[in-house]
Amino acid sequence: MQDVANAAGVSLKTVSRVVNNEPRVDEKTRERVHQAIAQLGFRRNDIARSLRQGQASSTIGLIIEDIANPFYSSIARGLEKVAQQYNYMLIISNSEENALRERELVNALLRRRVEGLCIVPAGIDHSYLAAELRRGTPFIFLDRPPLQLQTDTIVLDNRGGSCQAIRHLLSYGHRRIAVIQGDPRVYTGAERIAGYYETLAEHGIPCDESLIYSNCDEAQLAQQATHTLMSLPEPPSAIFSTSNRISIAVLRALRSYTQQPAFIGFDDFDLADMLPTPITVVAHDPAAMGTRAAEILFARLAGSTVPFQQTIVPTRLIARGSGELPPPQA
Amino acid sequence: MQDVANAAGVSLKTVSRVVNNEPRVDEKTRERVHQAIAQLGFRRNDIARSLRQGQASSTIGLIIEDIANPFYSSIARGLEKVAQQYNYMLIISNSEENALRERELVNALLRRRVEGLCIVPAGIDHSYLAAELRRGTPFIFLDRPPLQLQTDTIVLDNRGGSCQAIRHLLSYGHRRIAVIQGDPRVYTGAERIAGYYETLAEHGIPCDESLIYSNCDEAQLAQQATHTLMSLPEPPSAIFSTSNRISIAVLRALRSYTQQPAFIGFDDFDLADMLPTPITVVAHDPAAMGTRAAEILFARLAGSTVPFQQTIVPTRLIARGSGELPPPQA
DNA sequence: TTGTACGCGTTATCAA
DNA sequence: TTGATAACGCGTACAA
Repeated sequence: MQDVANAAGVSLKTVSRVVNNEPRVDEKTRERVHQAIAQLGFRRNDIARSLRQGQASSTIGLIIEDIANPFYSSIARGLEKVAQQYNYMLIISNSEENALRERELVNALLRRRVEGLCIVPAGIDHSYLAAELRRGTPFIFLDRPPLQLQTDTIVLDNRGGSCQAIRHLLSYGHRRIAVIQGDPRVYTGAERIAGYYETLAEHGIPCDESLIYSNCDEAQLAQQATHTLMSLPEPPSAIFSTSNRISIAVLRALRSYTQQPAFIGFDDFDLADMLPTPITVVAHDPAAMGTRAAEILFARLAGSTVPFQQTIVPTRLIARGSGELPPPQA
Repeated sequence: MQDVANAAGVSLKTVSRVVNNEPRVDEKTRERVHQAIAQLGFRRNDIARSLRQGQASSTIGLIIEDIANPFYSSIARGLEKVAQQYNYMLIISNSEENALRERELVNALLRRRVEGLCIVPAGIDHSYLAAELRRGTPFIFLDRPPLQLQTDTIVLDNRGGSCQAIRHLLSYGHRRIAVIQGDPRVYTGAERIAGYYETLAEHGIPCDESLIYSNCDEAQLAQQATHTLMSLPEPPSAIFSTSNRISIAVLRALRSYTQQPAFIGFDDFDLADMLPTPITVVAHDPAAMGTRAAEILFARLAGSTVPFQQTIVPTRLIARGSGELPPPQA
């Protein structure tokens, strides 16, 4: 900037005025400064600017597990869309479902003075954020609530969606409903399996624990679980999968069987309607989670002090065929 | 930091030394400073740090069209993976295929002093980057080469992949091969359709322009094109689609026909192998494009001055069934 | 309309 | 081993 000032034969401050389009600058001076800027390829340093101005880094952070997962990339898209409207930039980091890395990323982002942070938490204790939260940095938790901390949270109606799926299967006469799930200690998993138990109990149906397979996040494990289930002396007449990745693995495994069980998966996925038997799913809107998070975040940045909110994003069952297959004749 | 210094009864510089783990600090002093830091919830301001240190913002930028598109989110993932290894943060922005917005985003990112920038360009003239490039900021162009600018570029073997697909169809006896494509003025589109023409010419097969539908990026237009093609007095015996989004729309439209044409699509997609007729595709590795871009970028940041490179990422044909359907008996 | 002096939070330099 | 001071590039307050 000093260089520009010299080149234009004016003071530093005048350059600053021109760069920021402040009024009260002579047209000729402005012109001269613009020329010097163009000639030198000068570009305002927003880092220095935000340092001077306090905390206006105009940047927010997002920590997710894996941007390559469509669920998270949709969230990111929704968030960035709103951020662009506010002229904010978005820094995205992948925690890889690692609590330690998550914490490192949070710290790295806070050191960079992001003004707010959206987190899909992998960790199990977020009390370390309490001090920062009190200082005024907004944290929005997505998909899973924080532990040991109170703040804004946006989650799916996991339990409700799960209940709806199981009720749907029951209404078609299924009584032996298997579940292939991920880690039941993770919030979403816990809620979804709870919906399963709850609905069975509601209908007075005893629960056969041998039909429940956990920790099947890896495709291979989900496929194995499917094969094991289908090889039982009395195989399940329906299968409920608790996530899109698991659904796809299960469906891949199911191809080799002639007697197809009914199937419902949590999370919608591309081409679910195009498979030989179109797949019934519990669908929801991930991008809406992102935009909702952004709305709360920017409201907080604008000074909103309403109590922390828990937003529950609705799910809906999309019946496409696989969930409406009847049980085999008894 | 001054507060910490006061609380610990030491000078500013000593706190700085402790924060940055510099040697030559007395253990007791270090301990006292750490306590003060913990008590005050102090966190180093990396913005001020990078201001002082020159240009080490440890941040890189990525401009793509839409992070919700799996092609781009895979690129982002590959890039971020490498960035994490270098302790760099990644700012992702969506240009929405808008040249003006792209330019604004580039400027906004440069003002924030990203150290390098990866761009999937939407614009048609990148000469405005020349000055910045000469100053030493590395730009890596992804998927499409820059126009009016020389810099590192990573593109797919678009033409080769296209040729391979058409040759494959020809080898199965197809002579009337339709193409449903996006905007043929976009680099990737131009290359892919060129591969089509080239291969037909190679085999001395006259090209029927009425079998080529362009600007079908919108699902609805692609479906319409498909229906029009299938309703021709002499419909094509094979269809080639130039992108995953178009492929999915075309396949959706094709469901209503009993006589299925052969089909090959550029870009692989999830569940392509699970459809009633598994889909033959020209596949490639988007994540590899991201990691490759990151490698070049960090090499440049480390001072590499080798000439600009054009990396061509290979494609490969995955025959799954749809591309091996024979033409109807003449 | 324009310029001077100072401060933002950090690190580098050099002296103690 | 520690500290005082300047400097990074910019904006604010106030003076000219």
